[in-house]
Amino acid sequence: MGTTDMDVTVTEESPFRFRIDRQGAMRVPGVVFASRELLPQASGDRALEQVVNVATLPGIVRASFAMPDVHWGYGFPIGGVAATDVDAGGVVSPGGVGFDISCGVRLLAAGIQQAELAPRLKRLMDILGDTTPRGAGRGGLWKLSGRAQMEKLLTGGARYAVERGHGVPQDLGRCEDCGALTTADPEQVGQRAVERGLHQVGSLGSGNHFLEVQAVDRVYDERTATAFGLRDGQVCVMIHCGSRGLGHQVCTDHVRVMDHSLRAYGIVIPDRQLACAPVVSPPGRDYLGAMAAAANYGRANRQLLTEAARRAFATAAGVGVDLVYDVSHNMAKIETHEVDGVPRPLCVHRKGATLALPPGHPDLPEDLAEAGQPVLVPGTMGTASYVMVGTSGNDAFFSACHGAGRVWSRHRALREVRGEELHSALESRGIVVRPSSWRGLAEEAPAAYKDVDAVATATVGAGLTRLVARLIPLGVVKG
DNA sequence: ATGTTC
Repeated sequence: MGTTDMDVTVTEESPFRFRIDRQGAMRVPGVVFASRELLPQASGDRALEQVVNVATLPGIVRASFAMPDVHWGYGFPIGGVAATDVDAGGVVSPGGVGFDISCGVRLLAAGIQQAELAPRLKRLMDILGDTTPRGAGRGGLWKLSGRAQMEKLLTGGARYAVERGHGVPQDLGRCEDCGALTTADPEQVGQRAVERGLHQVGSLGSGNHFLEVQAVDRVYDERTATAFGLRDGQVCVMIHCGSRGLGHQVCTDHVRVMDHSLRAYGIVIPDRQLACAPVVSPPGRDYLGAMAAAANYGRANRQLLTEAARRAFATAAGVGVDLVYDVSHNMAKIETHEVDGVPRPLCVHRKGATLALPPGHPDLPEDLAEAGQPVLVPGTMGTASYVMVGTSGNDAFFSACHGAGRVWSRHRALREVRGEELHSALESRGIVVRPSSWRGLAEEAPAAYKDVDAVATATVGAGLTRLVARLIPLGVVKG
Protein backbone atom coordinates (compact mmCIF):
# COMPACT_ATOMS: atom_id res chain seq x y z
CA MET A 1 0.00 0.00 0.00
CA GLY A 2 1.36 3.40 -0.92
CA THR A 3 0.11 6.91 -1.51
CA THR A 4 1.33 9.08 -4.35
CA ASP A 5 1.86 12.80 -3.96
CA MET A 6 -1.22 13.25 -6.20
CA ASP A 7 -3.46 11.51 -3.66
CA VAL A 8 -4.04 8.50 -5.91
CA THR A 9 -3.61 5.42 -3.72
CA VAL A 10 -2.43 2.25 -5.45
CA THR A 11 -2.46 -1.24 -3.94
CA GLU A 12 -0.26 -4.03 -5.29
CA GLU A 13 -2.67 -6.89 -6.06
CA SER A 14 -0.14 -9.24 -7.62
CA PRO A 15 3.24 -8.85 -9.33
CA PHE A 16 2.94 -6.16 -12.04
CA ARG A 17 -0.69 -5.38 -11.16
CA PHE A 18 -1.82 -2.42 -9.03
CA ARG A 19 -5.39 -1.49 -8.11
CA ILE A 20 -6.89 1.95 -7.51
CA ASP A 21 -9.98 1.45 -5.34
CA ARG A 22 -13.27 3.10 -6.24
CA GLN A 23 -13.82 6.47 -4.62
CA GLY A 24 -15.93 9.55 -5.33
CA ALA A 25 -17.49 9.46 -8.79
CA MET A 26 -15.51 6.41 -9.98
CA ARG A 27 -17.89 3.77 -11.39
CA VAL A 28 -15.18 1.08 -11.55
CA PRO A 29 -11.73 0.64 -10.01
CA GLY A 30 -8.47 1.48 -11.77
CA VAL A 31 -5.99 -1.24 -12.69
CA VAL A 32 -2.38 -0.37 -13.55
CA PHE A 33 -0.07 -3.03 -14.98
CA ALA A 34 3.44 -1.98 -13.98
CA SER A 35 6.38 -2.46 -11.71
CA ARG A 36 6.72 0.03 -8.85
CA GLU A 37 9.51 1.75 -10.82
CA LEU A 38 7.29 2.13 -13.90
CA LEU A 39 4.37 3.73 -12.04
CA PRO A 40 3.96 7.19 -13.59
CA GLN A 41 4.30 9.20 -10.39
CA ALA A 42 7.89 7.93 -10.15
CA SER A 43 8.64 10.54 -12.83
CA GLY A 44 6.26 13.23 -11.59
CA ASP A 45 3.64 12.30 -14.20
CA ARG A 46 -0.08 12.78 -13.37
CA ALA A 47 -1.38 9.93 -15.52
CA LEU A 48 -2.92 8.04 -12.57
CA GLU A 49 -5.26 10.97 -11.94
CA GLN A 50 -6.37 10.48 -15.52
CA VAL A 51 -6.92 6.75 -14.88
CA VAL A 52 -9.21 7.81 -12.01
CA ASN A 53 -11.03 10.39 -14.18
CA VAL A 54 -11.69 7.82 -16.93
CA ALA A 55 -13.25 5.50 -14.31
CA THR A 56 -16.11 8.03 -13.94
CA LEU A 57 -17.26 7.79 -17.58
CA PRO A 58 -20.90 6.71 -18.19
CA GLY A 59 -21.18 3.00 -18.98
CA ILE A 60 -17.57 2.05 -18.20
CA VAL A 61 -17.22 -1.63 -17.25
CA ARG A 62 -14.68 -3.80 -15.37
CA ALA A 63 -11.96 -1.18 -14.77
CA SER A 64 -10.08 1.81 -16.11
CA PHE A 65 -6.88 0.09 -17.22
CA ALA A 66 -3.33 1.40 -17.71
CA MET A 67 -0.51 -0.42 -19.49
CA PRO A 68 3.12 -0.40 -18.24
CA ASP A 69 4.05 2.42 -20.64
CA VAL A 70 1.29 4.70 -19.31
CA HIS A 71 1.94 8.45 -19.22
CA TRP A 72 0.01 11.72 -19.27
CA GLY A 73 -2.13 12.52 -22.32
CA TYR A 74 -5.08 14.60 -23.52
CA GLY A 75 -7.88 13.69 -21.09
CA PHE A 76 -7.17 9.95 -21.11
CA PRO A 77 -3.67 8.70 -20.31
CA ILE A 78 -1.56 7.35 -23.15
CA GLY A 79 -1.38 3.64 -22.43
CA GLY A 80 -5.00 3.66 -21.24
CA VAL A 81 -7.75 1.13 -22.02
CA ALA A 82 -11.42 1.75 -21.23
CA ALA A 83 -14.52 -0.14 -22.37
CA THR A 84 -18.10 1.12 -22.14
CA ASP A 85 -21.32 -0.88 -22.45
CA VAL A 86 -23.00 0.23 -25.69
CA ASP A 87 -26.49 -0.85 -24.54
CA ALA A 88 -26.20 0.71 -21.10
CA GLY A 89 -25.53 4.35 -21.94
CA GLY A 90 -21.87 3.73 -22.66
CA VAL A 91 -20.00 6.66 -24.20
CA VAL A 92 -17.32 7.08 -26.82
CA SER A 93 -14.70 9.78 -26.28
CA PRO A 94 -12.27 11.13 -28.91
CA GLY A 95 -9.80 11.76 -26.08
CA GLY A 96 -9.80 8.00 -25.46
CA VAL A 97 -8.44 7.45 -28.95
CA GLY A 98 -6.10 10.42 -29.19
CA PHE A 99 -5.43 13.09 -31.79
CA ASP A 100 -3.37 10.76 -33.97
CA ILE A 101 -6.17 8.36 -34.88
CA SER A 102 -4.86 4.92 -35.90
CA CYS A 103 -1.30 5.86 -35.12
CA GLY A 104 0.35 2.48 -35.27
CA VAL A 105 3.23 0.23 -36.11
CA ARG A 106 3.94 -1.97 -39.07
CA LEU A 107 6.69 -4.59 -39.13
CA LEU A 108 8.25 -5.82 -42.38
CA ALA A 109 10.64 -8.76 -42.77
CA ALA A 110 13.32 -8.51 -45.46
CA GLY A 111 14.78 -11.48 -47.34
CA ILE A 112 18.29 -10.85 -46.03
CA GLN A 113 20.35 -11.48 -42.89
CA GLN A 114 22.04 -8.74 -40.87
CA ALA A 115 25.56 -9.88 -41.84
CA GLU A 116 24.73 -9.86 -45.56
CA LEU A 117 23.23 -6.37 -45.39
CA ALA A 118 26.09 -4.83 -43.35
CA PRO A 119 28.25 -3.65 -46.30
CA ARG A 120 25.19 -2.11 -47.97
CA LEU A 121 23.52 -0.62 -44.88
CA LYS A 122 24.73 2.97 -45.38
CA ARG A 123 23.56 3.03 -49.00
CA LEU A 124 20.19 1.57 -47.95
CA MET A 125 19.80 4.25 -45.26
CA ASP A 126 20.75 6.98 -47.76
CA ILE A 127 18.01 5.80 -50.13
CA LEU A 128 15.45 5.43 -47.32
CA GLY A 129 16.41 8.87 -46.01
CA ASP A 130 15.97 10.40 -49.47
CA THR A 131 12.69 8.64 -50.35
CA THR A 132 10.75 8.66 -47.07
CA PRO A 133 8.75 11.90 -46.78
CA ARG A 134 8.83 13.25 -43.22
CA GLY A 135 8.67 16.35 -41.06
CA ALA A 136 5.73 18.44 -39.85
CA GLY A 137 3.45 19.72 -42.58
CA ARG A 138 5.31 17.87 -45.32
CA GLY A 139 3.66 16.16 -48.26
CA GLY A 140 3.57 12.45 -49.01
CA LEU A 141 4.18 9.94 -51.79
CA TRP A 142 0.63 9.90 -53.17
CA LYS A 143 -1.24 13.08 -54.08
CA LEU A 144 -4.99 12.43 -54.20
CA SER A 145 -7.05 14.17 -56.86
CA GLY A 146 -9.81 15.49 -54.59
CA ARG A 147 -12.60 14.65 -52.17
CA ALA A 148 -14.04 11.86 -54.35
CA GLN A 149 -10.79 9.91 -54.37
CA MET A 150 -10.24 10.67 -50.69
CA GLU A 151 -13.60 9.07 -49.87
CA LYS A 152 -12.48 5.89 -51.66
CA LEU A 153 -9.32 5.83 -49.56
CA LEU A 154 -11.20 6.58 -46.33
CA THR A 155 -13.51 3.63 -47.11
CA GLY A 156 -10.90 1.18 -48.40
CA GLY A 157 -7.79 2.00 -46.33
CA ALA A 158 -4.77 -0.18 -47.14
CA ARG A 159 -7.03 -2.28 -49.41
CA TYR A 160 -7.65 0.73 -51.66
CA ALA A 161 -3.91 1.47 -51.73
CA VAL A 162 -3.20 -2.11 -52.81
CA GLU A 163 -5.98 -1.98 -55.43
CA ARG A 164 -4.24 1.07 -56.88
CA GLY A 165 -0.96 -0.83 -57.16
CA HIS A 166 0.66 0.24 -53.89
CA GLY A 167 1.39 -3.21 -52.50
CA VAL A 168 0.44 -6.85 -52.98
CA PRO A 169 -2.77 -8.64 -51.93
CA GLN A 170 -0.85 -10.79 -49.40
CA ASP A 171 -0.17 -7.58 -47.43
CA LEU A 172 -3.84 -7.26 -46.53
CA GLY A 173 -4.00 -10.61 -44.71
CA ARG A 174 -1.33 -9.23 -42.37
CA CYS A 175 -3.16 -6.00 -41.56
CA GLU A 176 -5.48 -5.69 -38.59
CA ASP A 177 -9.04 -5.71 -40.03
CA CYS A 178 -7.54 -6.74 -43.41
CA GLY A 179 -6.42 -3.13 -43.86
CA ALA A 180 -9.79 -1.37 -43.58
CA LEU A 181 -12.45 -0.92 -40.94
CA THR A 182 -15.83 -1.53 -42.60
CA THR A 183 -17.52 1.05 -40.35
CA ALA A 184 -15.96 4.15 -41.96
CA ASP A 185 -18.32 7.03 -42.74
CA PRO A 186 -16.36 9.46 -44.96
CA GLU A 187 -19.23 11.97 -44.86
CA GLN A 188 -18.36 12.62 -41.22
CA VAL A 189 -14.83 13.71 -42.18
CA GLY A 190 -14.98 17.48 -42.61
CA GLN A 191 -13.70 19.36 -45.64
CA ARG A 192 -10.82 20.88 -43.70
CA ALA A 193 -9.64 17.42 -42.60
CA VAL A 194 -9.89 16.16 -46.18
CA GLU A 195 -7.87 19.11 -47.48
CA ARG A 196 -5.15 18.55 -44.90
CA GLY A 197 -4.99 14.88 -45.87
CA LEU A 198 -5.02 15.13 -49.66
CA HIS A 199 -1.25 15.54 -50.02
CA GLN A 200 0.01 13.59 -46.98
CA VAL A 201 -0.65 9.93 -47.87
CA GLY A 202 2.72 8.19 -47.60
CA SER A 203 4.51 10.43 -45.09
CA LEU A 204 5.95 9.78 -41.63
CA GLY A 205 5.14 13.11 -39.98
CA SER A 206 7.23 14.18 -36.99
CA GLY A 207 7.58 13.64 -33.24
CA ASN A 208 8.10 10.02 -32.27
CA HIS A 209 7.35 8.71 -35.76
CA PHE A 210 10.11 6.83 -37.55
CA LEU A 211 11.14 4.17 -40.01
CA GLU A 212 13.77 1.88 -38.53
CA VAL A 213 15.87 -0.89 -40.07
CA GLN A 214 16.33 -3.59 -37.45
CA ALA A 215 17.70 -7.11 -36.98
CA VAL A 216 16.18 -10.00 -35.05
CA ASP A 217 18.53 -10.19 -32.07
CA ARG A 218 16.82 -12.97 -30.14
CA VAL A 219 13.94 -15.41 -30.66
CA TYR A 220 12.09 -16.47 -27.50
CA ASP A 221 9.37 -18.55 -29.17
CA GLU A 222 10.59 -20.28 -32.32
CA ARG A 223 7.22 -21.68 -33.34
CA THR A 224 5.37 -18.36 -33.11
CA ALA A 225 8.24 -16.42 -34.69
CA THR A 226 8.15 -18.80 -37.64
CA ALA A 227 4.39 -18.35 -37.97
CA PHE A 228 4.93 -14.57 -38.05
CA GLY A 229 7.71 -14.96 -40.68
CA LEU A 230 10.66 -14.06 -38.41
CA ARG A 231 14.00 -15.82 -37.89
CA ASP A 232 17.16 -15.05 -35.90
CA GLY A 233 19.46 -12.50 -37.59
CA GLN A 234 16.85 -11.43 -40.12
CA VAL A 235 16.66 -7.80 -41.23
CA CYS A 236 13.32 -6.10 -40.51
CA VAL A 237 11.77 -2.68 -41.01
CA MET A 238 9.53 -1.06 -38.41
CA ILE A 239 7.34 1.85 -39.50
CA HIS A 240 5.63 4.03 -36.86
CA CYS A 241 3.23 6.70 -38.11
CA GLY A 242 -0.38 7.73 -38.07
CA SER A 243 -3.10 9.69 -39.85
CA ARG A 244 -1.26 13.04 -40.02
CA GLY A 245 -3.23 16.26 -40.27
CA LEU A 246 -6.43 14.45 -41.31
CA GLY A 247 -6.74 12.43 -38.10
CA HIS A 248 -5.81 15.46 -36.01
CA GLN A 249 -8.52 17.57 -37.64
CA VAL A 250 -11.14 14.80 -37.21
CA CYS A 251 -10.35 14.65 -33.49
CA THR A 252 -10.46 18.43 -33.13
CA ASP A 253 -13.79 18.73 -34.97
CA HIS A 254 -15.56 15.96 -33.03
CA VAL A 255 -14.21 16.99 -29.61
CA ARG A 256 -15.82 20.37 -30.23
CA VAL A 257 -19.18 18.81 -31.14
CA MET A 258 -19.15 16.54 -28.09
CA ASP A 259 -18.07 19.34 -25.77
CA HIS A 260 -21.21 21.21 -26.83
CA SER A 261 -23.50 18.15 -26.52
CA LEU A 262 -22.49 17.12 -22.98
CA ARG A 263 -25.36 19.02 -21.34
CA ALA A 264 -27.96 17.63 -23.72
CA TYR A 265 -27.03 14.08 -22.69
CA GLY A 266 -26.72 14.94 -19.01
CA ILE A 267 -23.08 13.85 -18.90
CA VAL A 268 -20.91 15.15 -16.04
CA ILE A 269 -17.16 14.65 -16.39
CA PRO A 270 -14.26 15.78 -14.20
CA ASP A 271 -12.20 17.10 -17.14
CA ARG A 272 -13.47 18.73 -20.35
CA GLN A 273 -10.83 16.81 -22.28
CA LEU A 274 -12.93 13.69 -21.60
CA ALA A 275 -15.70 15.13 -23.85
CA CYS A 276 -17.86 12.21 -24.97
CA ALA A 277 -21.31 11.18 -26.12
CA PRO A 278 -23.34 7.95 -25.94
CA VAL A 279 -22.15 5.46 -28.58
CA VAL A 280 -25.73 5.23 -29.89
CA SER A 281 -26.26 9.03 -30.09
CA PRO A 282 -25.78 11.03 -33.33
CA PRO A 283 -22.52 12.65 -32.15
CA GLY A 284 -21.25 9.26 -30.95
CA ARG A 285 -22.08 7.48 -34.20
CA ASP A 286 -20.72 10.37 -36.29
CA TYR A 287 -17.41 10.32 -34.43
CA LEU A 288 -17.03 6.54 -34.72
CA GLY A 289 -17.67 6.76 -38.48
CA ALA A 290 -15.14 9.56 -38.89
CA MET A 291 -12.65 7.80 -36.62
CA ALA A 292 -12.88 4.61 -38.71
CA ALA A 293 -12.33 6.66 -41.87
CA ALA A 294 -9.26 8.34 -40.34
CA ALA A 295 -8.05 4.91 -39.20
CA ASN A 296 -8.26 3.68 -42.78
CA TYR A 297 -6.22 6.73 -43.84
CA GLY A 298 -3.55 5.72 -41.30
CA ARG A 299 -3.42 2.18 -42.67
CA ALA A 300 -3.12 3.47 -46.26
CA ASN A 301 -0.34 5.81 -45.10
CA ARG A 302 1.68 2.89 -43.70
CA GLN A 303 0.97 0.88 -46.88
CA LEU A 304 2.51 3.62 -49.06
CA LEU A 305 5.59 3.85 -46.84
CA THR A 306 5.93 0.06 -47.11
CA GLU A 307 6.17 0.39 -50.88
CA ALA A 308 8.92 3.03 -50.54
CA ALA A 309 10.85 0.68 -48.24
CA ARG A 310 10.43 -2.16 -50.75
CA ARG A 311 11.86 -0.02 -53.55
CA ALA A 312 14.83 0.95 -51.35
CA PHE A 313 15.59 -2.68 -50.45
CA ALA A 314 15.27 -3.74 -54.08
CA THR A 315 17.74 -1.04 -55.15
CA ALA A 316 20.26 -1.34 -52.31
CA ALA A 317 20.17 -5.08 -51.66
CA GLY A 318 18.14 -6.72 -54.42
CA VAL A 319 15.81 -8.43 -51.95
CA GLY A 320 12.09 -8.53 -51.25
CA VAL A 321 10.21 -7.45 -48.15
CA ASP A 322 7.13 -9.15 -46.64
CA LEU A 323 4.60 -7.65 -44.26
CA VAL A 324 4.65 -9.29 -40.81
CA TYR A 325 1.80 -7.28 -39.29
CA ASP A 326 0.23 -3.82 -39.02
CA VAL A 327 -1.37 -2.69 -35.72
CA SER A 328 -3.12 0.50 -34.73
CA HIS A 329 -2.53 1.65 -31.16
CA ASN A 330 -4.94 4.64 -31.13
CA MET A 331 -8.45 3.29 -31.76
CA ALA A 332 -11.91 2.64 -30.39
CA LYS A 333 -13.68 -0.52 -31.53
CA ILE A 334 -17.04 -2.11 -30.88
CA GLU A 335 -16.17 -5.61 -29.62
CA THR A 336 -18.03 -8.35 -27.78
CA HIS A 337 -16.64 -9.25 -24.35
CA GLU A 338 -18.14 -11.06 -21.37
CA VAL A 339 -19.15 -8.80 -18.50
CA ASP A 340 -20.26 -10.67 -15.39
CA GLY A 341 -20.49 -13.83 -17.50
CA VAL A 342 -22.70 -12.28 -20.21
CA PRO A 343 -21.42 -11.33 -23.70
CA ARG A 344 -21.96 -7.58 -24.20
CA PRO A 345 -21.18 -5.17 -27.06
CA LEU A 346 -18.53 -2.82 -25.71
CA CYS A 347 -16.84 0.28 -27.09
CA VAL A 348 -13.20 -0.45 -26.27
CA HIS A 349 -10.94 2.62 -26.29
CA ARG A 350 -7.24 1.82 -26.69
CA LYS A 351 -5.03 4.91 -26.60
CA GLY A 352 -1.39 4.00 -26.81
CA ALA A 353 -2.42 0.37 -26.45
CA THR A 354 -2.94 -2.45 -28.94
CA LEU A 355 -5.35 -5.30 -29.34
CA ALA A 356 -3.61 -8.56 -28.41
CA LEU A 357 -5.82 -11.54 -29.29
CA PRO A 358 -4.74 -14.94 -27.94
CA PRO A 359 -4.20 -18.05 -30.08
CA GLY A 360 -7.51 -19.52 -31.20
CA HIS A 361 -9.56 -16.33 -30.88
CA PRO A 362 -12.38 -16.29 -33.48
CA ASP A 363 -11.56 -12.73 -34.65
CA LEU A 364 -8.10 -13.77 -35.90
CA PRO A 365 -7.47 -14.27 -39.63
CA GLU A 366 -6.93 -17.89 -40.66
CA ASP A 367 -3.14 -17.80 -40.96
CA LEU A 368 -2.71 -16.28 -37.50
CA ALA A 369 -5.46 -18.34 -35.77
CA GLU A 370 -3.04 -20.87 -34.30
CA ALA A 371 -0.24 -18.42 -33.43
CA GLY A 372 -2.26 -15.50 -32.02
CA GLN A 373 -2.13 -11.77 -32.77
CA PRO A 374 1.28 -10.13 -33.14
CA VAL A 375 1.93 -7.29 -30.67
CA LEU A 376 4.51 -4.78 -31.91
CA VAL A 377 6.31 -2.76 -29.23
CA PRO A 378 8.80 -0.22 -30.53
CA GLY A 379 11.50 1.04 -28.19
CA THR A 380 13.27 4.33 -28.77
CA MET A 381 16.29 5.28 -30.85
CA GLY A 382 19.20 3.03 -30.03
CA THR A 383 17.16 0.62 -27.92
CA ALA A 384 15.46 -2.70 -28.61
CA SER A 385 11.94 -3.30 -29.89
CA TYR A 386 9.82 -6.36 -29.11
CA VAL A 387 7.47 -8.66 -30.93
CA MET A 388 5.02 -10.31 -28.55
CA VAL A 389 1.81 -12.30 -28.91
CA GLY A 390 -1.56 -12.15 -27.14
CA THR A 391 -2.48 -14.53 -24.30
CA SER A 392 -5.79 -15.92 -23.04
CA GLY A 393 -5.40 -14.66 -19.46
CA ASN A 394 -5.70 -10.98 -20.46
CA ASP A 395 -8.65 -9.38 -18.62
CA ALA A 396 -7.94 -5.90 -20.05
CA PHE A 397 -10.13 -6.75 -23.07
CA PHE A 398 -7.09 -8.40 -24.72
CA SER A 399 -4.96 -5.26 -24.69
CA ALA A 400 -1.22 -4.69 -24.46
CA CYS A 401 1.35 -1.87 -24.32
CA HIS A 402 2.43 0.09 -27.39
CA GLY A 403 5.99 1.25 -26.71
CA ALA A 404 8.40 2.56 -24.12
CA GLY A 405 6.32 5.53 -22.92
CA ARG A 406 7.61 9.05 -22.45
CA VAL A 407 8.95 10.20 -19.05
CA TRP A 408 10.42 13.60 -19.96
CA SER A 409 8.44 16.38 -21.61
CA ARG A 410 9.72 17.52 -24.99
CA HIS A 411 10.74 20.75 -23.25
CA ARG A 412 12.86 18.92 -20.67
CA ALA A 413 14.41 16.69 -23.37
CA LEU A 414 15.52 19.83 -25.23
CA ARG A 415 17.10 21.16 -22.01
CA GLU A 416 18.97 17.93 -21.35
CA VAL A 417 20.01 16.69 -24.78
CA ARG A 418 21.68 18.12 -27.89
CA GLY A 419 20.58 16.53 -31.17
CA GLU A 420 24.08 16.66 -32.70
CA GLU A 421 25.61 14.87 -29.69
CA LEU A 422 22.91 12.20 -29.70
CA HIS A 423 23.50 11.66 -33.41
CA SER A 424 27.26 11.16 -32.82
CA ALA A 425 26.62 8.80 -29.92
CA LEU A 426 24.29 6.61 -31.98
CA GLU A 427 26.56 6.58 -35.04
CA SER A 428 29.53 5.61 -32.87
CA ARG A 429 27.54 2.53 -31.87
CA GLY A 430 27.09 1.68 -35.54
CA ILE A 431 23.47 2.89 -35.77
CA VAL A 432 22.97 4.91 -38.95
CA VAL A 433 20.70 7.91 -38.28
CA ARG A 434 18.99 10.08 -40.88
CA PRO A 435 17.33 12.86 -38.82
CA SER A 436 14.68 15.31 -39.93
CA SER A 437 15.88 18.05 -37.54
CA TRP A 438 18.35 18.28 -34.64
CA ARG A 439 15.57 19.58 -32.43
CA GLY A 440 13.28 16.66 -33.27
CA LEU A 441 16.10 14.22 -32.60
CA ALA A 442 16.80 15.72 -29.16
CA GLU A 443 13.11 15.62 -28.22
CA GLU A 444 13.09 11.89 -28.93
CA ALA A 445 16.29 11.04 -27.03
CA PRO A 446 16.22 7.57 -25.44
CA ALA A 447 16.66 9.20 -22.01
CA ALA A 448 13.24 10.85 -22.46
CA TYR A 449 11.57 7.42 -22.42
CA LYS A 450 11.01 4.53 -20.02
CA ASP A 451 13.24 1.46 -20.33
CA VAL A 452 11.49 -0.64 -23.00
CA ASP A 453 13.02 -3.84 -21.54
CA ALA A 454 11.32 -3.06 -18.20
CA VAL A 455 8.04 -2.31 -20.01
CA ALA A 456 8.27 -5.66 -21.82
CA THR A 457 9.06 -7.49 -18.55
CA ALA A 458 6.04 -5.90 -16.84
CA THR A 459 3.71 -6.62 -19.77
CA VAL A 460 4.68 -10.29 -19.81
CA GLY A 461 4.79 -10.49 -16.01
CA ALA A 462 1.24 -9.15 -15.81
CA GLY A 463 0.11 -11.95 -18.14
CA LEU A 464 -0.93 -9.64 -20.99
CA THR A 465 1.42 -11.12 -23.63
CA ARG A 466 4.23 -13.61 -24.24
CA LEU A 467 7.60 -12.69 -25.79
CA VAL A 468 8.27 -13.82 -29.36
CA ALA A 469 11.36 -11.91 -30.54
CA ARG A 470 13.63 -8.99 -29.73
CA LEU A 471 14.78 -6.58 -32.44
CA ILE A 472 17.78 -4.23 -32.35
CA PRO A 473 18.23 -1.07 -34.44
CA LEU A 474 20.63 -0.84 -37.40
CA GLY A 475 19.44 2.43 -38.90
CA VAL A 476 16.80 5.07 -38.21
CA VAL A 477 14.94 7.49 -40.49
CA LYS A 478 13.43 10.01 -38.07
CA GLY A 479 10.24 11.92 -38.66
C1' DA B 1 0.45 13.84 -32.27
C1' DT B 2 -0.42 18.65 -35.08
C1' DG B 3 0.13 23.59 -41.49
C1' DT B 4 4.58 22.28 -33.54
C1' DT B 5 -0.52 28.79 -31.24
C1' DC B 6 -7.35 30.09 -34.44
